[in-house]
Amino acid sequence: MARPPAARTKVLDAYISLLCEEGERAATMEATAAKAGVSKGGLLYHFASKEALAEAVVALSEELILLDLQDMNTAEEGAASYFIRTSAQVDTELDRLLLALQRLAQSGVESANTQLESISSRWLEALMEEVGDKDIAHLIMLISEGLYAFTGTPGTWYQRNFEGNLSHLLELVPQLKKLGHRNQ
Amino acid sequence: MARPPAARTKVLDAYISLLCEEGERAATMEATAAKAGVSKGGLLYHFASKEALAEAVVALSEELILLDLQDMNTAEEGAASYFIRTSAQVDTELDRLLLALQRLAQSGVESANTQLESISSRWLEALMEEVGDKDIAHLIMLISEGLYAFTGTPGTWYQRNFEGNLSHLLELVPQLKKLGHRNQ
DNA sequence: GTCTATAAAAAGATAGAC
DNA sequence: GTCTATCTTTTTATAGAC
Repeated sequence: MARPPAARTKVLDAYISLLCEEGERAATMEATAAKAGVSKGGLLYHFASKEALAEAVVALSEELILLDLQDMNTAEEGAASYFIRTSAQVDTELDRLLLALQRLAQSGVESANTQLESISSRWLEALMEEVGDKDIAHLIMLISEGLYAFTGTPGTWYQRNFEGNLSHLLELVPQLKKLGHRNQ
Repeated sequence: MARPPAARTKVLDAYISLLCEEGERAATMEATAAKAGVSKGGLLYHFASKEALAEAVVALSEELILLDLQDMNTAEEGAASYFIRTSAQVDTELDRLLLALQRLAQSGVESANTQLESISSRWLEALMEEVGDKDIAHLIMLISEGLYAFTGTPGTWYQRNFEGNLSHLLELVPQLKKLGHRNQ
């Protein structure tokens, strides 16, 4: 797969968009094909089954998470701040993939669930390396997951109530780290 | 509806269980009827359509959230601690309902999304009353949402990594509140 | 109130033309 | 590589017996 065909990429992207924006139930092969601008037959040439589409999402997420972990581990602001800040981003390729993975996992796709757990493990590992304290790493994982859950929702309640509050949250991070050192 | 028929209750409960344990896609009318031990026809007498089932979930969640808000506002440990502690509970009727609501919202059921936003607003209001500081209320909402997202997953990654860590988390709450007062 | 039988639509997948 | 046509299964919903 040196350079996947353009049509294949377009189909996969359409599938991910449908998963994120309308949910797993709406992400049918027919709807995906239509959104990608190909026929059902055309789609099935690249992805022989629905399962193949889901597996492609898992595989793509792995490519992107490897790049993200590199950035996280070398971020000047520190892994924790990087992690919280990027958890609130909704327009990145990685965040789309993570949301798609979550939708698949909740629909019973076992490999998506496994991949999400694997990703969480690697994040936790990177956080522990920076903050040392398990309780604080736990806290930061929860904050990130919360941000992720809220901003991943199509609704605007979160934006209405906490727009612009992210910078305040990030200012609290050094203080949270201090709490951890006090605990040790 | 002074006392809903037993069969109706059993059907609704089966639907909620399927939503939580196997996802929205698996929660078909046929599967729901089978799990409730009635026929499709029997189910359709109580719920004329799939939409009627979803609306019943929303209505039941409203009953339970009113009771929970009362408990939260009068909890001796304080609203924030109560809120975080109960967010990690997975076996209560309310938490099942909230998970079911989330699954419906993610499947495009608009009223479920509206209800979730309404619930978040009322929680935030109760938290603000106790902690005063918006950033800290924000932080606590995120922690709770994170707990909720992690523990609502059928997977065991969270349990493996953070089993027994909840008490440490709760011990941090007073310190978080202090951070808020420092900010004012 | 609950059942069986059945219709109507949607979804996943195959076959073969181009 | 992409399309149309078709088949099978699943899902939602209706009709009417009991």
